[in-house]
Amino acid sequence: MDIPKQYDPKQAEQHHYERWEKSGAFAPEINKDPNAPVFSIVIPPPNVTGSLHMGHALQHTLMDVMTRHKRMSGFRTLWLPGVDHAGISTQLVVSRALKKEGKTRHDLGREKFVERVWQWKHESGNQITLQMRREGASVDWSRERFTMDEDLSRAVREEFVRLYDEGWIYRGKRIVNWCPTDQTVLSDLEVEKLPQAGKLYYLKYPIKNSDRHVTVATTRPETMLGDTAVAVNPNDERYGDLKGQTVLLPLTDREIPVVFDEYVDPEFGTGVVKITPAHDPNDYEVGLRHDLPQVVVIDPQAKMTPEAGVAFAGLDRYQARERVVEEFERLGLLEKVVDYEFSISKCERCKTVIEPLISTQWFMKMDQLRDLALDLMAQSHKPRFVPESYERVYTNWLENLRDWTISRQLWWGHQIPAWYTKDGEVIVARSEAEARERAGTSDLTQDPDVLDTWFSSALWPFSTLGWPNETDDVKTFYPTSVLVTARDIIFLWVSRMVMMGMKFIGKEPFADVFVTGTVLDSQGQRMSKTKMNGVDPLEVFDKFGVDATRLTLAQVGSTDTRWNEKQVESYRNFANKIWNAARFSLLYSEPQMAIKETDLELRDRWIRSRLNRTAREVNAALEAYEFHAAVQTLYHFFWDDFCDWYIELVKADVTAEEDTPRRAEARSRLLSVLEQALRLLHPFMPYITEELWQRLPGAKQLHPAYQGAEPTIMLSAYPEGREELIDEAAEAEMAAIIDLISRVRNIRSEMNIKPGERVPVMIASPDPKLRAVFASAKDQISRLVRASEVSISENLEAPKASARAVLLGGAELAVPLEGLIDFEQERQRLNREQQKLQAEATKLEAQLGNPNFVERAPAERVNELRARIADIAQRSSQLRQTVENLQ
RNA sequence: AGGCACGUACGUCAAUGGUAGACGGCUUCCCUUACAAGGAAGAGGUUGGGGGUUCGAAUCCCUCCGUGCCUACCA
Repeated sequence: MDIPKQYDPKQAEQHHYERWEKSGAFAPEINKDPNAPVFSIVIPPPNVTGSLHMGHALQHTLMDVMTRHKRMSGFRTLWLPGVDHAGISTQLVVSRALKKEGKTRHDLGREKFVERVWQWKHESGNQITLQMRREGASVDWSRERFTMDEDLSRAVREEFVRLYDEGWIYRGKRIVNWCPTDQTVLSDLEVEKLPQAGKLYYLKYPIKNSDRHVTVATTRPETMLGDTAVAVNPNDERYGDLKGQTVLLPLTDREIPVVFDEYVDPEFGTGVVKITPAHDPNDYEVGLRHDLPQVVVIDPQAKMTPEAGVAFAGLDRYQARERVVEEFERLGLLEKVVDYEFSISKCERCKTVIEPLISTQWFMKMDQLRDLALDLMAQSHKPRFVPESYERVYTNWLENLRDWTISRQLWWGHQIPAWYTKDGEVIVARSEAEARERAGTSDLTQDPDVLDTWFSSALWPFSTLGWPNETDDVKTFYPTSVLVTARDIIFLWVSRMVMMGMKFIGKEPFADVFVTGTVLDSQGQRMSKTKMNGVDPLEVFDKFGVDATRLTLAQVGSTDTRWNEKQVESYRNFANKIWNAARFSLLYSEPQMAIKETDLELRDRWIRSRLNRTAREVNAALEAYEFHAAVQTLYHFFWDDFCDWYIELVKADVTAEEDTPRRAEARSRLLSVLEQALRLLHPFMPYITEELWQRLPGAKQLHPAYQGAEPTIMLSAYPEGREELIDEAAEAEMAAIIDLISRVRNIRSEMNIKPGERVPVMIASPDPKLRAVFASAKDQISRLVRASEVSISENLEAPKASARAVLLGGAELAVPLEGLIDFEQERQRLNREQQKLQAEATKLEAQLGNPNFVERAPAERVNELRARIADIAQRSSQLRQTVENLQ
């Protein structure tokens, strides 16, 4: 048997994925059980422009852990992969590439440009899917989807037509967020607000037929050219006399009214606000309420229009700002300028300052859709958010929802299925043919705009399964089991999927929503491209292996965590530990694995109990999305129970020279435990577990649902943790032995006994059962504490020159150390020990001394406390005795 | 401005209201025949401060301090 001493992750990561994928093990069809329960997840489709970052790695790890766990538990399992066309991002990427050739998209024209994007998609858009293979993601590639696929595009048109026919989609002229660089409208969610140091300008507007003026405060003086009113709060007594007055708007020849509106905050600035309905969302509302004209002075390129006046037309908005301020100063109308910090809206993608503009766009009415989601939550508490606290975030947002701007002035995306006749009539249809039919003419022009990327993403949980066709996949896999996502797209995506799922299928798209935490950098900062502080998961894979990285990420779960490479290193070491435990087991393996499950020794009953207990805990933890607990449980079972104790306890038998049935049994049982442990670890560490499982001798069982499939650990049965195999007695007995060994080791260390030196060990207990337990493990005890001899008796008759200890269950221990013991040191050690006990006893007795506690706490707890005090008292008195006997 | 989280060992994080733990780091000793990416034994905490509820609080409530995140139309 040729197994290297160190685990090489790259070697294991090389072969298995391709074999898994080719064998069909990822597809739900592999499951031959017609009654198998179903588990399904759709992946949050990464942007086609994207490459794997830590957030993906985290989400994918969690989804893969769940998927592999369910698959091994016999579920018909589907994890559906796919990619999002990511309208703006992708258009920007390709435009940038064109720029290098000295061209713009307009040079190519729409058709050629879109062709070019597809070409780009085919060449470099699948980078992320290759990276997902590296992660070990057990997704069904045969069902991979792209939001621009013909099937999904058809679903989008279906969605649009139905919602339009019901009047939930409409076309209208409203004020919107406009990005002057990308030349498109953006939804509120695609705009980010950033604090900005700026100035507040106080401008004086003369009042007509008077030598008085009003002063308005503004951060954007250039918009004054489009003012059509000034407003004050109707309850503001300072300005009651402005009623009916007219203001002369400087730099123009326009006269504008004073209006009274609650919107104005008398506390802020001068209490007088200039109103620019065409360039400010609030002013727009005020304008509607007071029927004010909209004067457009800024165009889509953020340049001043002719309406701004000859002096300003054609100027950039910021140049215009300076110019306006200069003019006011010259006219003596600039009262003052103060520094002022405010938040500014920027395009999430290109960081250009958003210009609010009035524009004709397509909108989706959200009130009824919103109610579908809110009712679902109110009535059946779905979807269930984990952690729970996100439920309120979600419902609060829904309650304040406004109409959604769904059109975008882009070329890359789903073109809006609306056509216009020569007379300007709007025809909405599933296809141009249908539109012609509906219009009764073929002289139609399609709306040039495309839909917001999230319009198609909202259908993802069912459009990927074949909707609007009534496919088997929709019937089988919808609703999906769980959605795993980062919290920043709860609004953009999660809520919209719920609304569309309810609208079109009548069922929620997923039962649960698991919201992951964020992986921060080591300084606690969010990782971002601009900050250049991101940790590349692929580099971590290279350095420590995929499995170690997955364990680290699984631990993150739903809490924010700072990236800590030491953690990965520690799991890399864990992988190595697994490797070497298997190496030992395989070194002594035999081709025939006959496992006898009767006449088991204590150590075998113990490890079987520990294993089943571990399985139960891990299953329960995964069911509850407690990934951290699952990882901890597995780690400690494998390292502490299996490696530190079980392997050490069986080592003598396993490595025996003589070929006896006892040796064969020990070897096969060791392999059996290892095999089950590998299965338990597999969802978290797919590569190393498969690599080792394949090397195990003999035939290995698959889960009954996968009979006949190519053997792989990923189709073996996940250990359920059988209650009847949990053996409390065996665990208690082993605990006594472990305690004994630890005590002897402690004495050896404290007394500075050389590791090579053997010492006699004397154990005494009045309990014959306990003596029998120690007796049965005598050889192993002797080996693990390096004893020259082990004696077990009813009463301790040890020489004075012995180090002593009191064990669990009241057994006594003596290690005769003639010539090695320092009495003073030993007395101090025992006294320290006794003091510890005493301190604990004092604390507990105080609690018991409280009559309220005895009266009000549950009897069970009171009894427990009494038992503990009794135990401590006994050990304490035994220790005291020992100290007294010391000389 | 509101809302929501979070603050536990040197670091990163755990702990249904019931004995505060893990991993890394640190100290001492060991290259013992699976593994030095290992083994053995240790040290280290008034759970951010203060108050309250409770028999009992890291956990629930209030408050202050600190740190994040989200939402929002204060020109």
